[in-house]
Amino acid sequence: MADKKTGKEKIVLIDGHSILNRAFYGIPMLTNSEGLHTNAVYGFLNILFKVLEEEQAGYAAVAFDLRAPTFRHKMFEAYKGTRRPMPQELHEQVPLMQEMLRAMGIPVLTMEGYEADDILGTISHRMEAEGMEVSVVSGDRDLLQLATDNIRIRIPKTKATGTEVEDYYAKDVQALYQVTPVQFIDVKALMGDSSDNIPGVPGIGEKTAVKLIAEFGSIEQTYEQLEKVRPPRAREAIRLHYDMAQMSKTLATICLEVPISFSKEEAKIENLYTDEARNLCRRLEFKNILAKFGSGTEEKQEKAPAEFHQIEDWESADQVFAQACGAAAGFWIAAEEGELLGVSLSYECAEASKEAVSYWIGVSDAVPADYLRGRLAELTGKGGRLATLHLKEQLPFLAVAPEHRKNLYDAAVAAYLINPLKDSYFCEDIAREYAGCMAPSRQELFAKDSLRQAWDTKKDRFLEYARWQSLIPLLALPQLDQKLEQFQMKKLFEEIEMPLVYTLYGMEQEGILVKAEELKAYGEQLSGRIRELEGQIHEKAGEAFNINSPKQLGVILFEKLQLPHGKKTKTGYSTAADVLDKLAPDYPIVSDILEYRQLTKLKSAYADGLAGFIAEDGRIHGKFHQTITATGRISSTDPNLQNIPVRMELGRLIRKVFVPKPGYVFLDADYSQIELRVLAHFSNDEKLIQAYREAQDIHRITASQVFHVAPEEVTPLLRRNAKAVNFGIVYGISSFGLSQGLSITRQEAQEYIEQYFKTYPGIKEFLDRMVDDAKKNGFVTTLFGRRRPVPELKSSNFMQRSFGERVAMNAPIQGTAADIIKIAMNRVSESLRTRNLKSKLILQVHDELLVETAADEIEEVQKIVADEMQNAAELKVKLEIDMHTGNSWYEAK
DNA sequence: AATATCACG
DNA sequence: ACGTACGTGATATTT
Repeated sequence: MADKKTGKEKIVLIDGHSILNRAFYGIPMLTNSEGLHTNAVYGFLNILFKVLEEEQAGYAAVAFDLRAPTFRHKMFEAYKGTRRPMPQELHEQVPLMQEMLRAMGIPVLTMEGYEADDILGTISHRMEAEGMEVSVVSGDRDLLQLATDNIRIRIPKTKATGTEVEDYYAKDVQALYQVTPVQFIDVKALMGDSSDNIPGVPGIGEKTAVKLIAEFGSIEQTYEQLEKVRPPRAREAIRLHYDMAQMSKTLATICLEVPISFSKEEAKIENLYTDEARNLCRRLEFKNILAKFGSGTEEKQEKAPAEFHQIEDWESADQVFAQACGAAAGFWIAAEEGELLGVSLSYECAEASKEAVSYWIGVSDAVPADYLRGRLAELTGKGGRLATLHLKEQLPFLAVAPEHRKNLYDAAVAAYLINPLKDSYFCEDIAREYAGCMAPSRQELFAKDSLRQAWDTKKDRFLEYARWQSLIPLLALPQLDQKLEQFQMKKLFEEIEMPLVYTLYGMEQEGILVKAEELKAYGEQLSGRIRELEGQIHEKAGEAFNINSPKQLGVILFEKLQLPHGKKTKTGYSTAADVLDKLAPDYPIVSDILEYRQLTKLKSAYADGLAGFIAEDGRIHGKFHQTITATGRISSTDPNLQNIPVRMELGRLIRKVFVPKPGYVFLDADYSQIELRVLAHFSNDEKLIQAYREAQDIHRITASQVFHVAPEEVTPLLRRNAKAVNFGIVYGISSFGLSQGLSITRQEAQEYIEQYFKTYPGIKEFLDRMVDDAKKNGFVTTLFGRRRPVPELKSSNFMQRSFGERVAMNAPIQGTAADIIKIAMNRVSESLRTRNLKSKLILQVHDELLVETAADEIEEVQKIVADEMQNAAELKVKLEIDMHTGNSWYEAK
């Protein structure tokens, strides 16, 4: 491609290590699901695409050093320490980057005995001689010596606004440094460059070096006219170290005669978006970059599903459903706000071709919603496996008889089990990872439009979306299955997670009754006190300000009022509760602020927040999510019903507005220290197991055993300490963390931990084994086979690695507890159903279940809940629960 | 969109 | 020397 102005052809030459290095430090850490670091490759590609697009260059090549740049200039060992060795996270990306470039058809140039700089210099001069426009892209100013009128040095800078590129032709170097590009070598030789192991002349810095070379032209000419050199200090330095200066110049000079064979034809840019490159991007999970591949349409056509039909009459719909019977199928029920729009269905063609066929059957006068729902319900009983994404969201429109549940397959849940660290399990994610194809995202197809809007105004795009939504679960099925099998998670999937879909759906449908008026009254009561406090705080501060703004609050407390400040955050003073707690006894304004914080939290997040979720039936139907947490826990949103206040009495009062419907009571049951019991089981520690077999109060027993006192002589303080250690163990103990939790020194915390491990050696062994396993395998597992990858353990960063160690210790424990309560939930829910009881499971809070229980079923339900919770797993210690009934959540807890 | 804070297990 | 307890979600403020 020739430049429009000059008519010259353009070539882009890239300094591989330098740009990779830039990208590595400029872009936050990224890893793909294999735990491979990808940020440098990602940043490199962005720079590459930006430069190529900007220049419309026809040719490109990338030069790499053969060895990591650290090992340059071995002769000057003394200067070596200044260049940090390449961290492992970057090192592992070098071959990936080269693989990517090869996949895109861009030559990777290396040469034994020469550096990338030399290759870039040589090629750029050759190309210039052939009459080309050359761009050399590097993060390194060393290359400025190569600049001419036709060779431009481009230095990308990562700024807040994105990547900007600084350009240098010869005249720009001259303007900026007062020397020519070639003289720039002499400047560098004089001033030295520790990161490049160029010694330079001692006592001469950038200023002097530039001045001398600008005046005399070169090192040699300076030496010849030494008597004219000023200041005298510089004159002496050069006299003494002339040999050093000359050697430095040799080192600083980029070789322009590398015997490398290169013709521009091999650097010609053909198609960057090859299948190979696409696959690599897929593996590295570069969603943004993959989008570029999508626009190269010819390839997409090939991958697109063979057949797609839109069905508009019920006779054809009948046929489609008939053909789908018994076959493996993917489906998507399009619905929004209770309105069914239609169904997308894909299945393998029974006839000659094995290709999948997709259909869209929209609701219309000819195909009524009820008919469609009937046909769908029918299909679930035909024996073929039906796969979809996010089944729970579609259950309002899909009647699945309990005995047919086994026929349904939620591909998103499967993908979550295979890797729970992802932040989304949308169609495009599953497509890329498990179906080997690119599906467009909803965002791409209809931005922020609702389904209804898209259906009305962008029908083509809507149909495209619908097709992928049913096709992808079908296509991904074999790979997902194979992975689940390989990871030995089939049972977890089929016996815990898939049944849980229905359990959670039931909970969402049921919801929980909330007394709206009492909630409002509670909020108003808070408002009164909030206003009072606000007045007092402003008065004590001597001015009105926004107490909710940590920034303003910090200024008032620590600057205006001069209170002693503790921690700082990156933006200013910390005003977090643990900091203010320490100040509260001495400064009344601080305790007011703490109370204010507490009350405004209750008001905004709970009193007002919850009110907005009360539906027409007077109940809150929160959502429970199954594919969010890294450990296997469930999460709750809209609203979050898993963080309703309980620890403080004032907050706890909110639970009085959560009530059972008339004729019912609440039955609340929670596991007693389930995580510690799981730990006792895993660690097989005799003493801890014994403690659980004998004792009620595990923290007291722990204190007694760890601190060597009789159980009845354990003081409240000792018990508190033991409890904190028990918590710490579950979180993946560290002396620092424990010292924070107990407000003691790290040394003291360390002693507690050592004492604890001495008492319970089995626990230490277990925790160590988890970390070792995680290091060896890259993941840890729970009792029921749930996996948690721990990519952080590969980090060269101490903090990251330590985090990985704690995760490796915590995940099996937290995750096993999550498995257990999920089993209990399924069984309770199922037991209530099969016995035709009116009582329903309505909430789960990690170790707690809440059942809205019909008054005449209380005894039976108590028995069911207790049985199912206690027997959900067979551990070496008993699973015990606390159970209460009451006429509100407040009373039942 | 990021940060700080705080509610829960 | 490094600087944190593990797992979540909602709100308000600020960029």
